[in-house]
Amino acid sequence: MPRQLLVTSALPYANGHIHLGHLVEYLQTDMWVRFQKLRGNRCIYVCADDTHGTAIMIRARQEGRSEVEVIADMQAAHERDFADFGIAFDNYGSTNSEENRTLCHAIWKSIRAAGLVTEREIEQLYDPEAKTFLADRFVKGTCPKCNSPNQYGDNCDKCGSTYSPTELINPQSTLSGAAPVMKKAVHEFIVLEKLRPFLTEWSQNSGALQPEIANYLAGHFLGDALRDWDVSRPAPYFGFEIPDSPGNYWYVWFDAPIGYMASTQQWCDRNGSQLNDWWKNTNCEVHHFIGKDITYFHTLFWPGMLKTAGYSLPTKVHIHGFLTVDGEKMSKSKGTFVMARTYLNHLDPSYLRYYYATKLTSGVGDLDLSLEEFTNKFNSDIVGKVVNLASRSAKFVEQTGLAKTYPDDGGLFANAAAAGAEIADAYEACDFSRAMRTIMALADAANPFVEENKPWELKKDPAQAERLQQVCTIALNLFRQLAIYLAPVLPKLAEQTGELLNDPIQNWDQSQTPLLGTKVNKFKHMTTRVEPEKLTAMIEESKVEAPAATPTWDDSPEPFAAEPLAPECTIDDFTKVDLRVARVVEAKAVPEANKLVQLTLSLGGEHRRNVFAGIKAAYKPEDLVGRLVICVANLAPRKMKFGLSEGMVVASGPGGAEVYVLSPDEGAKPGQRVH
RNA sequence: GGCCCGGUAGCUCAGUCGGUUAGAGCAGGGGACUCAUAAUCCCUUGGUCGGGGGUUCGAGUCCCUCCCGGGCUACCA
Repeated sequence: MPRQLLVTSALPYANGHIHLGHLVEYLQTDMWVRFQKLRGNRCIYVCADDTHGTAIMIRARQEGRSEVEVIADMQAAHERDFADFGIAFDNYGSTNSEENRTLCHAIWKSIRAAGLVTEREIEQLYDPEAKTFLADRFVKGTCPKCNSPNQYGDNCDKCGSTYSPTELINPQSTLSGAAPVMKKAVHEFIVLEKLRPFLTEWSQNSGALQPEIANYLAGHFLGDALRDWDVSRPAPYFGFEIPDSPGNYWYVWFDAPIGYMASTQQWCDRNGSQLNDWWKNTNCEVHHFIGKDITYFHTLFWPGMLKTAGYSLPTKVHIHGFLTVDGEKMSKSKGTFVMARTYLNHLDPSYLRYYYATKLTSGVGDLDLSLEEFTNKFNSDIVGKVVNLASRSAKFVEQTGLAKTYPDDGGLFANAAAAGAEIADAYEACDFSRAMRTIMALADAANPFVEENKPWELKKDPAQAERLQQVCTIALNLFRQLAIYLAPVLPKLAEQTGELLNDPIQNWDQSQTPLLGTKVNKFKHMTTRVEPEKLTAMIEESKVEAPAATPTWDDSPEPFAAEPLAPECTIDDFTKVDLRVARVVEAKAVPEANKLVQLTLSLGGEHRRNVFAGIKAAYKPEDLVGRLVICVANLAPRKMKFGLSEGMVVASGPGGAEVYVLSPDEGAKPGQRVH
């Protein structure tokens, strides 16, 4: 009996373009959906742009346009990128739609009726110039604990302490630079704690989550009382106003997942279906595909909302890891932060579809895009093994077509037909990597058949015409079988195969019976090999687009904007800080600390300083020994867990691995003061 | 510090309930072939299964421990 499935991918945010990392998810989902449809299941794939929130509002202001214009442009770009990668949504909506507004109202009403909403007045920083409340990350100021300047509103990366933005000393809005004022506002909260027994049961026992995800939730959230979830934002905010809380808007993460339902609603309206047939139907499975970064929205908040409003719970939340390129995080300066459009400018989407398929498993681990492997895999598997079967046999039967009966092939076709069940299991489990391996093993068995039966020699002897047709009928059927199994991954190949053999590929079961007696069209190239030069060109284009690598001084305004200018100071203030040139004479990582390196600095002669610097992620200790740095020499010593820190090494950068220690120009001598 | 995932051939990975001599693809080496997009076919080199200990007739697999990589989370600065 066919299953009924509703499938979603996470909604891309309207603040940026699609890149190769996003595509892991959309391609994974698309392949799974195509598989389900090929199996004859009733399946729809819905998605939408996620459009609300402060970031869009700010962007619109900066660009001097309305939010609606901003999100319309971005949505058009997203849809183009998806379409060009062969990602086939049944409906692609927007969270800024009337359908979504209506559903938000209804779900909110249920949550309220269930007694899960509480109101609390909270005091928040407000930017009087930009006339908006400021989220933590839009406020910077001096840390109340350690007095480090330019810290974000929620925590200090100098001393690690956490606090609320209202505790910051001398806070400034990163939007306008204005000093924020305190303003009280009533916020709406969802009391998640009341749902904890349900969430515990669902997350641990429903089978909807991968085991490591269930463990993560049990270990990090479900062991203690769940905090109330703040789901409202005061005006101005780009989003939907909460009907029974005038002047307040739903926080973007409240209306975003409801966007899955709104998009379904649009599909229903177009296709004469009912929303409840998909979202309130125990026979309908609901599958979400998401990245691990948004786990708790989809495994705590969202099921809580659905449960309360009486909708189906997710049958499965399929969580995948991040994309790395050649083993490293995507990097703009290295050109490995590749936009979908940039890829399309140089390469065929089939390459990426197949590559991701060979790498995807049902696990949450990161997926690595190795550029060399990317080239080799497609060329040797798809071009060399699969398509080659057709290209070496089709032309011999252009005149005769396929034989009327299927000849003895030594069990090759039957064997590959039997493997269909295993391949289908692998697809179903999202273990595409296993599916691809199994398929390629079949391709490996098919080529020797052609080799042994030598159609090119049979062709020379007119008496062998029938045998020639038989051999090619077998080769082309083995090829077609592979094309069917690969159809979810390579839809274009399946289509071309249908055209070649005059029988469209529409159902998985076509792999179980040989195709006989059809005409064979003239063989046309089905794909081209991956050319390494094009891959290089794509990386180069990505580099050019990255601000960090532009050869001219087209410096981004971001770093400056990231830290508001400190209040004016006098020359006397400045001279209070005694900066000295120092040589690193010894450096060792502090093993028990994540960030610290212990430095011994020489200020010349016998002057030695012991300094702890939070630069472990950016510098190897051995690379620091011998180099000159600038040190704050009159900083009050600070007792730390690992010893006394007698100064500070001056560096720029946001922290983590991006820390840039300052050096004086050549000729500077340890001990010299910096004026 | 806590938790999660991983470590098997140069690379990417299989390896079921513990069961013969640990496998595949790619890459490398040698040969064959010429229908095919320099594709294909045959042969072949290559492993202390991260280290150590334990359970067992038998451990890549189970247990303990340590090391390494990645991630999440906390704390300290």
